[in-house]
Amino acid sequence: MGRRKVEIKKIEDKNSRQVTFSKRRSGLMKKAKELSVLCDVDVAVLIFSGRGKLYDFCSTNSLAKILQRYHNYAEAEDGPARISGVEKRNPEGRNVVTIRKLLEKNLMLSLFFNRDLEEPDVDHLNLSELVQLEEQLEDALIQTRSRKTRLLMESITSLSEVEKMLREENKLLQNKVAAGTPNEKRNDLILEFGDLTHVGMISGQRQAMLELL
Amino acid sequence: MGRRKVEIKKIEDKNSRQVTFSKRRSGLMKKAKELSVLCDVDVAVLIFSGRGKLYDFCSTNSLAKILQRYHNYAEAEDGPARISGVEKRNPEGRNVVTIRKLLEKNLMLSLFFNRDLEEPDVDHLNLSELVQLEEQLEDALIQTRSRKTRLLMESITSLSEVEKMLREENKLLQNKVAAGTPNEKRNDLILEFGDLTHVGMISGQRQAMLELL
DNA sequence: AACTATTTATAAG
DNA sequence: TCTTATAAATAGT
Repeated sequence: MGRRKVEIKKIEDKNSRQVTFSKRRSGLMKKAKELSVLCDVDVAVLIFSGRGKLYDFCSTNSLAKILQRYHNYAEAEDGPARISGVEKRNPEGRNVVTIRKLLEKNLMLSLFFNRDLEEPDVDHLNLSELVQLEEQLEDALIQTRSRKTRLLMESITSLSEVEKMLREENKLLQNKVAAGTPNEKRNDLILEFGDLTHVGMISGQRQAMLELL
Repeated sequence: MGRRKVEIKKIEDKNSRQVTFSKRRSGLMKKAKELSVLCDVDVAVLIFSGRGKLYDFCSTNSLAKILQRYHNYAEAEDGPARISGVEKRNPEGRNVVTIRKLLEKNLMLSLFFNRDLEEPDVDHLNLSELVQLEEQLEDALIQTRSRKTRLLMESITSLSEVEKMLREENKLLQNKVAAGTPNEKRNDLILEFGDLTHVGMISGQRQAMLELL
């Protein structure tokens, strides 16, 4: 729709490509807006220019809100059928790949979720601000998890050391007792506390745990 | 652009709204595709119909890829300036709200990340399939974390119990030794292992850890 | 950025 | 869904 028909392939001339980008970008946004109003649907358009600039249109304040709404809808609408009809599947196997992909694309979160939440229709954070924000969020999560894990590990290490010391001291004491006490009394003692040699299994448990961290 | 000019407001007649939705939706997708090709930019369009159906267009295989590219760009382009000029901030305070919001909108992950990865230009999973997939992913994550935490907690509990038993046994043994051993020897024993009464601090540490979980 | 010849999108049938 | 008159978008100036 112009003076002549254009082939849909990359415009090589840098200047006219930029002009076309500007024109068609606003055209697309306008169409998106019209569609959302006329048909009462939620629409989001995201355009990433060659220089990393983000242009977008979103019919609601935030993309997150749109999705939350449909999530709620799905829960309410076919919730009962789904709950009775679909078994929750084993999270192993097939899902593992999906989870890895999900984590690889982690950064998307910050771009989508930290925009449009604070300042709905205002111009967005620029890319480097978003990258920073993303870093901060990831830092916070990593620090929280690693602190939790460190505390747990320290507890276990301390307890293991105490166990070892007590066990050695105990052994020495038993030797002393054995040297100066009738056999009957020593057997009483063993019965009283049960056989503690089996607690070596704790090491195995600890090993399994370490593999998970 | 039709037989007559239309006002941009919600079409009340359900039937013609549906017809218009269908026409304009494909029009928008076409425009998006053209823009991405002509101007060599990345474009994503997301449309959520009133009944929770998702229609979309994405110029690349996945939205995540688009963002990854720009992430890399930002890193390379103004990375050094950013690293030297910007302090990583304390993850407390202002960030906490952002993280909460981020988690609230967790479901968005599955919608964005599990589509376009397996079957690029094919028709997408429907909403209830996406909801299921999301559930599976969340289950898998929750189960992984809770299993990790459970193993850690069990280790600590076992160790604590062993500590307690050993400590009691130790006390009894010491009494026996004290009853039948000269005082000097008993002091040797205490020196050899140090004073273990201070290990009560482990309980405090465990308390702090429990609060984190 | 503004203009206009033309193509394209689409409202109504 | 398909046709077609018309509105809208836009390529080249």
